[in-house]
Amino acid sequence: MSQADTVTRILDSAEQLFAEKGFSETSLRMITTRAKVNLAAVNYHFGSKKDLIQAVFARFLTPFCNKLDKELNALVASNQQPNLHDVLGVLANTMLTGVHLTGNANKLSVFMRLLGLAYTQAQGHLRRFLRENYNETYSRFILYLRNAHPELSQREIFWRIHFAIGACVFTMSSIEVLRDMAIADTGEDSGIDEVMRQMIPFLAAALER
Amino acid sequence: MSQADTVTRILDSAEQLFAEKGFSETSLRMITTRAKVNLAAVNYHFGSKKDLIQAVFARFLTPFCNKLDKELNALVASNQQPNLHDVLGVLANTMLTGVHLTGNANKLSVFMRLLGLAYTQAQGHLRRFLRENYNETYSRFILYLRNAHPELSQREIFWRIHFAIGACVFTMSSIEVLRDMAIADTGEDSGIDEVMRQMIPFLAAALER
DNA sequence: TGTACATCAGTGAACGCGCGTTCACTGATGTAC
DNA sequence: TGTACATCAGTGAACGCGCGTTCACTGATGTAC
Repeated sequence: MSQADTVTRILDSAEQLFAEKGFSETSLRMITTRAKVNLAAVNYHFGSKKDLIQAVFARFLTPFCNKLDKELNALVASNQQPNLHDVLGVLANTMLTGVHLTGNANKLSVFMRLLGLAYTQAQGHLRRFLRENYNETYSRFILYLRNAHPELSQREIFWRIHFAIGACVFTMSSIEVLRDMAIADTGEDSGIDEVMRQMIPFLAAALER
Repeated sequence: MSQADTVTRILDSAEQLFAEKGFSETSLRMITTRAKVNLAAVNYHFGSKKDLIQAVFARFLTPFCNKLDKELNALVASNQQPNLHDVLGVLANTMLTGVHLTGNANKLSVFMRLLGLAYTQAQGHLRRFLRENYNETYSRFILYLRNAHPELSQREIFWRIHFAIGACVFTMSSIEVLRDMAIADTGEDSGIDEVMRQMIPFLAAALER
């Protein structure tokens, strides 16, 4: 088994388990067992559990932000005054088409759950890591949103965006509980695609009000 | 020190620490140290950490649901066909006026964070406990919402409500991170009251669209 | 009124367990001469 | 071509630590006679 194999398998297992259980509820023994890899390999390749957490985020956020940057470049090249719909469209497109996570069917949901963890469970080290590495793209994105609605204050834009992120992140983080509740409530299951179809007009209405 | 003192102090400390750090990041030693109580007192009075978690939820959810039930009774007594605004108004009023949590200034934020944990960190036992004890009030509330918008399907109502809950719960759960980001972004702090003032029209727009 | 006993909140110290991390070691591969 | 050495991915076993829980015990209060 080559190094790439071992490193990749550790990252794959960690990504899935973190998304499923959170950071502190996932032990290195769970990760290495699922990855079929020796326990000590995590510390050998990554140094510590904290570094592994950062590596999991880096693996999907780095290509994601690169792609987002490129798409934003293309957008402003063709349209000097993109509106809210254009900017959000770029984000949605980057999220939906990017193959940034383990190649299983739940890519998008894992992506959102990890984002949710970054907000709600982030220990200081992860927060610092994300700010140092991805703050530039994030700020740029917020700037375009702000330019699209110059009549709104910076703070109004900021909070509207984060309310919207909250609805997405919470929904995806709790998707199993919510689907169970929906079945108990309505007698029918709702697929993830249906949930997303309902969410988009909800967010648009809230942002554009 | 009487029993009520010890039990109350454990619940107060546990409530604050759970809201701040989550369940598994909060140890019984942290709780008992903050409560100035012997470590073994938790197991003596509550039986286990799981039972303590349930007791924390019971202490604020039971009076909250009782109050909500009463207010819903009063609403339907005076108005056979309450609309969305009426029903949500009852909820907001019950949340804002209820003194269900430790008597400090962050009551509402602790309330929301605990709700968030119930969705995102709930181990099976907590989920079961909440369903067994509070499902009746919850279902009744959803029913009134549904009646207020008979043209929407059950599933549409369900998901819209939970997107809105998501925005609230996420915002309050991540409020420190978000306020820090807002300062970095806009140069100004946003008080919790301002955040809530922004959130209410956001949610109304999204629900009533 | 006094004594013996029961009850129960609270305690101090220890228990076993799973955790992240460390370390001496192996074995395969590449490199120098 | 053969030998000696270096490098490095990976391993097995152990480390110390903090965790939730347990247990024998204390001491105050109430109750029966």
